[in-house]
Amino acid sequence: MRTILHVDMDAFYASVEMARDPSLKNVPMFVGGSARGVVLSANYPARVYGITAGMPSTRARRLCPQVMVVHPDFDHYTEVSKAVSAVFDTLTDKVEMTSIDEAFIDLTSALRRLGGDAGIVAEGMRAQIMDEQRIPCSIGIGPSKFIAKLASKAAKPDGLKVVAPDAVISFLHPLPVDAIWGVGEVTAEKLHRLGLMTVRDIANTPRPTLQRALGEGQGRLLFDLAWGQDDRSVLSREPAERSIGSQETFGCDTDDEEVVATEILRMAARTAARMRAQSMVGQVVTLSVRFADFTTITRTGTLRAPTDLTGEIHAEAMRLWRKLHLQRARIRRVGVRVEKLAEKDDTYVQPTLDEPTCGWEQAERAVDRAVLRFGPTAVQRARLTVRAAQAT
DNA sequence: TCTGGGGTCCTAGGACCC
DNA sequence: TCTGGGGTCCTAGGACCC
Repeated sequence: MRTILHVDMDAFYASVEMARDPSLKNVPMFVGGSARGVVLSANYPARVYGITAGMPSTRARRLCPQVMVVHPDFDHYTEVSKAVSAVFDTLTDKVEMTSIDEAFIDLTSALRRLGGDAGIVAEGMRAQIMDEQRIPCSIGIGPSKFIAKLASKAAKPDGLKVVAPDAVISFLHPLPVDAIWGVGEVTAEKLHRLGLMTVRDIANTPRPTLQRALGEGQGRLLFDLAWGQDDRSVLSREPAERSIGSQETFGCDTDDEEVVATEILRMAARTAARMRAQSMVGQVVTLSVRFADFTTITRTGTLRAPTDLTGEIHAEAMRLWRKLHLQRARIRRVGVRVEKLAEKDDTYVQPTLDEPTCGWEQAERAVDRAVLRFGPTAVQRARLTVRAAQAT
C-alpha cells in the first residue's frame, strides 16, 4: 500500500502577495485585474464577498467595489514555488510538481526507510513552509494520487486530512460527481441528466452505461475512480513539453485585418523567442481565433522542417489566417502555438537548395541577446512598434 | 465592460492504404 | 457495376486543469 501526499498552496498568488505586503492581509484583495481578464487568486476576505478564482475581474469589482487589485508577478511566484519544492526534495526524490502551486509526493519508501508517521511528516512540512515563506498550504494523504488530491481539498484552508485505506469508500462516495478530477461543468451536467449526483451513484452504475454516455475512455476512468481505483504513479521526472504558444485578448473586439495581422506577428515572435530560450524547435503551427461570441476555431499547418524562427512561424500562421477567408468578423483573441517539439540539438535540419538561409537565424539570435540586455522593447520588428508609438 | 493565458488529452471524421 | 474491414495518420474541436 502506498502513502501519497498532495500538497496544495492555499490561494497561492494572493498568499504570496500578502507575505510580501502584510497590509493586504485583512482587506479583500485579488491578484489579476487586466481590463478583460479574470481573477487569478483571491484572499479569504475577498471570498466573503463571493469573489472566486476564474471570475471576470469586472464582476469581482461589482461584488466588492473597495477590493484591492494586485497585478501578477509570475517571476516572483515561480521563485517561491521553487523554494517550496526544495522543502519536499529534502525528504524524497519522488516529488511531482503538477503546477506552480501543487505537488504529489510519494512517501512510501521514505517512511519505510526513516520510519515515522505520514501525518507528522506533513505537519512538519507545513510548518517549515509557513516559517520560510509565510504562506499556508493544505496537505491530503491517501493511498493514491486521486484520494490524496481530494483529501487536500477537504483539508482547506491551512489544514491536513488523512484518508486511511479502509476509509476510502466512505470518504469518496458522498462527494458530488464534479469533485472527481476530470469532471467539469459539461460532464457533470451529462451525469446529472442520468440522475447521477454523487460518486456513489457513479460507482453503482454499470460501466457500459457510463461508457455509452461519456465515451469509452472517460467512462472506464470514472467507474474505476468511483471505486477508489487509481494506480497512477508519482512521476518525479517532469515530462517533456509538448507545445509552446502565446495568445492575447484584444482590449476590445476588432474587425480590422491590419490589427489582427500585427497581433499574429506579435504572438509568433513571442512564441519563437520562448522556443529559442528553451532550445526547442517545432514543426506544427496552430493558429487559433476566438470571435466576439466566444466561439473559437483552430487551424494547423505542418512545416517542411522544424524551426524556432519568428519569420517561418509567422509566415505559416498568416497562411492559415488567409485561408480562413474571414470577412469583417469581430475578433476577440488570436493565438499562435507550435507543436511537435523537439530538442534543437537532437534535430538534424535538412539543408535546402532553393532557400539560402540568408542570416535570419543569426539576426533573430542577435535580437534575443539584445532583449536580454536591454529589455523587450529594445529591438522589435518595425510593425510591432507602431502601436507603442501611437500610445505615447 | 462577462468570461485570461498557459497548457494536456481525448474523440470524431476523413484520407489513405492494404 | 461492386464496395468489407482494419489500421494509421492528420486535423479540428472541445473538455478540462491551474
